[in-house]
Amino acid sequence: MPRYDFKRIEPKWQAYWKQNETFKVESFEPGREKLYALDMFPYPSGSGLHVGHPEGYTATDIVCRYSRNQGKQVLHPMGWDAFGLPAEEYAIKTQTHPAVTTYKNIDEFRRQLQMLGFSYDWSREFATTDEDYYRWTQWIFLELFDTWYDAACEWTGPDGKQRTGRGRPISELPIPDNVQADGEEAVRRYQDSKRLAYQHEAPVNWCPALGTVLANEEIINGKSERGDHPVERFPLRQWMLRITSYADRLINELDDLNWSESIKDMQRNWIGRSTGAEVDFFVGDAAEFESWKTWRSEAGFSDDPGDDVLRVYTTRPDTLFGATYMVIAPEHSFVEKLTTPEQKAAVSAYVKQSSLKSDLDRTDLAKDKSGVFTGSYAINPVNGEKVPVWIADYVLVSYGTGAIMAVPAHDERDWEFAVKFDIPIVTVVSPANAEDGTRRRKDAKEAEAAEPLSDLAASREPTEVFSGKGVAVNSGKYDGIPTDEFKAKIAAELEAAGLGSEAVNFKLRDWLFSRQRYWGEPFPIWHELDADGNETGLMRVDAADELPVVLPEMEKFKPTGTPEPMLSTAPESWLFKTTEDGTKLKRETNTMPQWAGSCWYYLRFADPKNSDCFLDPEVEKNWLPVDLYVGGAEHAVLHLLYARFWHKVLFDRGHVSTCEPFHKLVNQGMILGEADSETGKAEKMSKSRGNVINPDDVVKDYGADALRLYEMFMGPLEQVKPWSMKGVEGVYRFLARVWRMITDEDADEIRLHPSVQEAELNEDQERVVHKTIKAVTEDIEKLSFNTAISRMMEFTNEFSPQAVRPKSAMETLTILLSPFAPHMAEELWQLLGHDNTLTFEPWPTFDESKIAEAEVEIPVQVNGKLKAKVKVPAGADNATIEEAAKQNSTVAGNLEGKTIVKVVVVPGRLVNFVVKG
RNA sequence: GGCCGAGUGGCGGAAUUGGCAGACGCACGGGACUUAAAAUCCCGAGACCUGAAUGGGUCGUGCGGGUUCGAGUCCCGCCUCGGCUACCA
Repeated sequence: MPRYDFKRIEPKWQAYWKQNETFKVESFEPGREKLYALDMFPYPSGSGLHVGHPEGYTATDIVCRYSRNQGKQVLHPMGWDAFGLPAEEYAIKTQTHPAVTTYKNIDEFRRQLQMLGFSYDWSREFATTDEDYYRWTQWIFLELFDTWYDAACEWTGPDGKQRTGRGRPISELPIPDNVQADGEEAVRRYQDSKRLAYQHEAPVNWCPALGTVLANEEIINGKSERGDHPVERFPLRQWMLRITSYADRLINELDDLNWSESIKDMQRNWIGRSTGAEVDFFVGDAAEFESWKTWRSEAGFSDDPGDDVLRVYTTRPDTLFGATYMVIAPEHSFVEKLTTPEQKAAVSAYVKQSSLKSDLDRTDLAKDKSGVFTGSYAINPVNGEKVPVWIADYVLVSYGTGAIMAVPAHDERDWEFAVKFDIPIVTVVSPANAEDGTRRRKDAKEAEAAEPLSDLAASREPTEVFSGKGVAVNSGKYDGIPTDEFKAKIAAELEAAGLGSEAVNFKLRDWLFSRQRYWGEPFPIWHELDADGNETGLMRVDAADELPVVLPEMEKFKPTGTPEPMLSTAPESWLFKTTEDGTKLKRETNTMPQWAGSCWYYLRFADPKNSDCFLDPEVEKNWLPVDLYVGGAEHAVLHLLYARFWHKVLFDRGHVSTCEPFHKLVNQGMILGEADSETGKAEKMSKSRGNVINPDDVVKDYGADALRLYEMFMGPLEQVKPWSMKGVEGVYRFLARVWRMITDEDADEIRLHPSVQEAELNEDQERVVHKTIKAVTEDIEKLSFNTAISRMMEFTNEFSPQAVRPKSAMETLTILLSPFAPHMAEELWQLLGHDNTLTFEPWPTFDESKIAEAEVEIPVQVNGKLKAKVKVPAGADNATIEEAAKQNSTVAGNLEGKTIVKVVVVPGRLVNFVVKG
């Protein structure tokens, strides 16, 4: 009668765990192995949990529950990434305070997660919007503000590793004498210019529809990632974080992490390190070129190139002789200076046009090169030749120096531009002895078109772009030198002549860290005002004990409609104050981006209630770093890069003892909607497609254990896979089979099945038990949960039909199953006669010797084709196996009349006869 | 265009260092139980050819080559799909 009744069992055990605080970790026990397993905490959206959430959450939960059975102390927390746009958009629509909706949504998310039986320590829960939490987010911001990056500093961290480059307190920043001489204000401004958190007037991505400025990362194809709205460029004073200072360490320190190589690659590509050289092209009066060169050879290459020099960045200084023109970005500061009167109209038209281009236009037109000639020429430092300077938007002002030397023969973009604008193309690298170069065939037509345009010697006219390595040609005395050697040689010579210098560049830009919205952390920053109420550019900070700077209560949440932050309409009492010395101050009105809260939440979980500091150093040493971090791949670059950056700053400043926050990272694959029955194709789940699966419905019909089990059984954790309700039914049937194997469904009350008896295991049963323990244990270690489940299914298939099912075997299975289906496991454990939760029961161990079978079946091949299988005693020697194989009638038939050339015997595996004739 | 990953039955997916391809599950077919259905239990099953037969044979892991006694797995060249990125000099 009592069937598998998850509706009774699941709430019962959830209540038990809650009441007994089963998963609460109070204090750290030194000497006991620890596991800190973390899920990427969710944004509590109004639509509730979707089935993608429990995928990663179940995976970490299995590891946590397994680890508790292994005797480890386990930290497994959950919280809410709760600042952000949707709550605010909803607030604008409904005039409800974002906090109201946020905390309502959190309640719903918490209910759903508890319904799934995750073993979180709920006593550590917090939201990034809690004042107790964002107080410390602001505090960390002040640390960033108080830090400058000393790139030359050599030091050894608490991890014992030696590094170059360290974030240090601003008080330790050396002040140059000339700055010191200019007085206190000059010193303050100098310090401000070196801080990791600094202000910068820059064209930002202004999204009128969202009423906010967005980071580059939040823009996809020129439109906002959220809402798909168009984005314009607009100059504004913004907060930036100097993440580029940490670019090298963010790349190098990836090496020791247990992350998939593909995620590491994504981060490396995003950071985009390249090495090359900066080279100065003289743009002053041509008659003064030689004297400039002489001066430079004495003065050397300096950070400030001066007004008469166009500085470029190139990864291929070996192609300097092929530079037939130069390009500066439309926003380059030299545009005006280099434009001749005749070109003025054309240039200003072009500059204006490209400033209006949105990022979307620039992307769309990526292949179609445009540009305009300035009328000016620069002088190539290596050969004294005059090269025209162009303006084109294919050169980005924000990368390198915003100016390039163009080598059309060896760069595809330059090639396209040169062909379009009739500019000479000179080959300076010959692929003849190419080391690893690749030839790229260009369209024959294009090549033809290029030819008559060139007035250079025929031998120099290429018909295709060659961007690989080779040997130098048409490069004067350097002819014949291989690319790499040439690069090093010319860089050194330029350096010596004061004309260039080796340089490194990154695609990574400094992080635009301010938003104009309400629902974010306020900055703990004040701007000094002059007598007229204008900002002087000098700043003060809130002291640590004045934090948090709480968001002001506001009536309306509508964005201002301009790039002006929402908080500029906050009450005056919040916005202004006067210091004791009489200085008037105005609050910073930007708020922090949503990333801020998620940059350090993993630290706070270790010490969530601490009101004296963001994290006690002792606690930090005990629990950090995170041993296992699971979440979606959409955070492969942004969140994971930002969090690593903050962590490194905290590391440099002595607040954390490891240089990396997340030791092992796993990205769960997306769960797609149910596959179409006709096409067999599965699509992303989305409201508009109507294929969203709600975990509540699944739990209602099949229970939380079935949902958990199904999500793990679908396939490898990291793989993208389609949902299947039939599949849920399948694992549900498995759970019901386990239930019937152990309990007596025919009885009126709940009791053990009569076949479950105190009995010794026979040899076969013992083998199945030990095989299953081994397989499940190893599979969990590998996070290969789908195969672990199939092993338990095999176990059940094996034991279910047996008339005597030894209790010990049933207990073993119950524990093995408990990380996956904890509710049912607890219920069965109780039925098997135990009073306590099985949470801390020792994990079963296996004995390899009990797995071995007495006889093994060995496949026999003839010429690599399977012909038969023979049984031999386990551990039989090669001769015995070979003899047994020959005895087999089918094999004998195949060998008859043929010569055995060779016999391959792999003990315990197979026999292969190689025959002729 | 660049970087990364993946292609295995009708479907999701298994397969130590190269060693029985298709575990486990879904769907399907047959049977038992039932007045019937559901549920449950048992049996079958990669495709094709062939035999009276318990059987025998051929093909088979995206395509084409290669290495090897032996390739889903390794090497070379392609194709397709997915993710990230996108004028980064």
